[in-house]
Amino acid sequence: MDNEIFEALFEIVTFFNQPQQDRHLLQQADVPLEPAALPIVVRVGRQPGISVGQLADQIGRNHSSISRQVDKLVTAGWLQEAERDDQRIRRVELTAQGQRGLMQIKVARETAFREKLADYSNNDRAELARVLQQLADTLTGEKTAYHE
Amino acid sequence: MDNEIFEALFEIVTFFNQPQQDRHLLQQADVPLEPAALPIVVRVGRQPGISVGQLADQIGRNHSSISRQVDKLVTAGWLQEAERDDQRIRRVELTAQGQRGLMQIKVARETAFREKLADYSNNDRAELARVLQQLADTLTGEKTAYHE
DNA sequence: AATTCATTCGTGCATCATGCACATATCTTA
DNA sequence: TAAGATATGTGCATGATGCACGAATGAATT
Repeated sequence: MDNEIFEALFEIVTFFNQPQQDRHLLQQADVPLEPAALPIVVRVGRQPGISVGQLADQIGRNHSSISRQVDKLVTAGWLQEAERDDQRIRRVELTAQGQRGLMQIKVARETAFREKLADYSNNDRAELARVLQQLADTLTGEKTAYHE
Repeated sequence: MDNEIFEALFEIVTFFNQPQQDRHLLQQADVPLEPAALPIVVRVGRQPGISVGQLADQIGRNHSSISRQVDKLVTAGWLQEAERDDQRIRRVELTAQGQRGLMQIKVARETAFREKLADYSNNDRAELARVLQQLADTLTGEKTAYHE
């Protein structure tokens, strides 16, 4: 049972993990952005004013790597620095251009996804949404229990 | 609705996408393997005798990259070449060592996953399995329709 | 206030992974 | 046999990443 869950998850994650997916998506959205920058843009869009360190934690890469990606995105006009209350912390937010770009990405993503989900009924979709949200919460939740 | 589905999927994929996950997993399983090699090992385990090109297609990377990763895995004793009916095609399968290593990975993975799913009832699990399997089929299915 | 320690980030450096273009070997088809 | 297709391997350039170290800032302690 758990094994089946895991096998299916593996397929799904692998599917989205394909670099081709991101490349195609970015091409579709007609935004000149590198795949490595995509998770950063998405997260800054969701959490304006997020810091480099928080991005690194959430995305699971070294802060130095994130720092350099952020540099590029600022230079490219996607991100701008937010006001610093703590001078050590570089916080970033989307520029107007970045917001437009992210919108394009979302549209392209939904378009591609809708095609795939064409055969899903409304009930199917509702169930899928509910189950996935629960799973997402479960996975990303702190859930520290007896596991320091 | 579709948007919610996508948001949740994004969280889930991002979670598994974290290089830390793989690193921690490999460390847990105590196998000296690089994260980039992991998807190859898993797929060869599932499809013994799979070719370099097929691996490249499924994983979504260039065949040259896969070819080199396979080289490493053969050298490391995880993979061995299968008999060639077509001399052009390099087909690989797990060695005994590779099978043991993959088993360790699976155990470590399931252990980590079971912890997360601790609060799921049997019904929850069954539903999750069913929905995820359906989604996996939908995503990876050919689904060519009017979209050559 | 001064000192010490912790946090956050930026940078140099080495390494790894990847894509692209091209070459080679093999298979297929005419 | 010849021509084209297929699968893979390799050189090369590029990009992304981790690690170690240092600088700047903030927090805590004396």
